[in-house]
Amino acid sequence: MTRYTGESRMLVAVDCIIFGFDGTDIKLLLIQRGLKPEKGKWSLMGGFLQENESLEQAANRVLKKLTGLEGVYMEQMKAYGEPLRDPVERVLSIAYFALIDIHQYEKQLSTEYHAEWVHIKKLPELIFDHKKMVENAKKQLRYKAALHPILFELLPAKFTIPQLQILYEGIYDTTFDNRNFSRKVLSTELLIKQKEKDKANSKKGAFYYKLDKRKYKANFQAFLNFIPNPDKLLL
Amino acid sequence: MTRYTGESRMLVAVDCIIFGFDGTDIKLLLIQRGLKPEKGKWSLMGGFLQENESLEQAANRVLKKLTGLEGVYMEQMKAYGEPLRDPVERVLSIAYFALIDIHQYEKQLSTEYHAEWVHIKKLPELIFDHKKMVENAKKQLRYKAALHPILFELLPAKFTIPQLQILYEGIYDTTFDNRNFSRKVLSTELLIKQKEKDKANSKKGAFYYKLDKRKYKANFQAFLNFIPNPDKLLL
DNA sequence: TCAAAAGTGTTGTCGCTACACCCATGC
DNA sequence: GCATGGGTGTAGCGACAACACTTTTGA
Repeated sequence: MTRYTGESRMLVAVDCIIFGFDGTDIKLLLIQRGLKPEKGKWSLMGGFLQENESLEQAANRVLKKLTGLEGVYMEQMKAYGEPLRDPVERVLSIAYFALIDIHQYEKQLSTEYHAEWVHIKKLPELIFDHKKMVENAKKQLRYKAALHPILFELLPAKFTIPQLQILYEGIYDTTFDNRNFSRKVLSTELLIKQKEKDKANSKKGAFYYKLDKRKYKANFQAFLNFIPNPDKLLL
Repeated sequence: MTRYTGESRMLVAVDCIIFGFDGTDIKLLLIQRGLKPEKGKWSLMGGFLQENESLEQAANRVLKKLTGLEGVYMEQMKAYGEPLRDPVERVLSIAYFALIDIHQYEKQLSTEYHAEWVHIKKLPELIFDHKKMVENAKKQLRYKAALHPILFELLPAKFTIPQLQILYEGIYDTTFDNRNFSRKVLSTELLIKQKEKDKANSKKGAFYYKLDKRKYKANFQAFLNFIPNPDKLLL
């Protein structure tokens, strides 16, 4: 026996929802689609699953092709399979979301794809069901970040607590008490205080911290309850 | 333009991890595979995605074909795409997990598939990567049930708090203080007390409760924190 | 009357929010 | 010295785990 008979085969794609944080705003990396149809319209970066690669490999390949980055935090989100989601022919899409340190990739935007970082609250129209994918990704990111120390992936290796707070406030579209926030974050003991301060944003300056990689990996699955009143914030 | 060119198409399947609870044990509904290869070996129920159906439709079709049930709680879990996961040819599988009230479907096990309810801790060897799917499903169920009132889906319309507790204890493979458990559950205000008692398990008898469907739907996304020390329990 | 499960009451602890207040520095 | 963020101290409240104790009923 060599193949299953009487069943229909279809294309499979991976699409990447790529989040970045520039210190102020949360952004998504979008491209202008190079293929017909909808050529030139805004789209998530994606690609077809090749014959000998796994889904994870495909997602990483697609991300690397656009950004040049490897070893980025990525997570499989959801499969989208409406029969008519792509008007050309049936394409099943597996969506991944990625969190990248925008400073590692801000300038050298591949001109090949006309990629741009777009403010998450000012997204253009997107092709196919990509808008829905983005909405699901935002929701999942909020959900996950309420419980797990995932947002560090968006920051550079050295960062300050106020920077981290701005990031969390952006994700949850709210404000937190800075005094309680810093205490809560420090109480996780995931951060290692550095000697230097960042004086860009205040006269006193805020100490830099680095992530304790070992503890981060060990405690990743723990429920950390970063966010006050998660019930209310998560819709 | 009618099709994308130069890309490879493949089969897509859905596989269902079907959980049930018989009042004492948590079980999985497995079948004995009817197709070659691995014919006769234990497997999850699955089926190929048809040309004009969505993933959800396919999952529901597969579930109905085996159990006759519709409107069952189902959730998309994860896509599995290792190139060689099926030795016959490349098949991408989207796994769904389902929670069903075992009493609605215990006797009329379809002889067509040689289906059986198998104790979750005594699973046989499974074909392909189905073992991994089951493990992921267990983990996701634990995770989700720690925060959301999802396990009611496994119980009949009327149930007692001690029954619910046995279910939770089975899921988390631990024991809870019955006094605190009942208070915690009742504090959610999701349950409506009935007049009758279940006297099968004690002389005093335990009151039956029904789920307040309206509140259940409204509060489903809230973080309910059903479980003490979720950190420690979830691995 | 006693065994056994169901369920209520109570207490101490812990973690959280809210907010007063101090700190370091550039101007 | 004063404005501006950064950060610590503290008090009150609420949630929760632990566990004593009462209730109900069959045998």
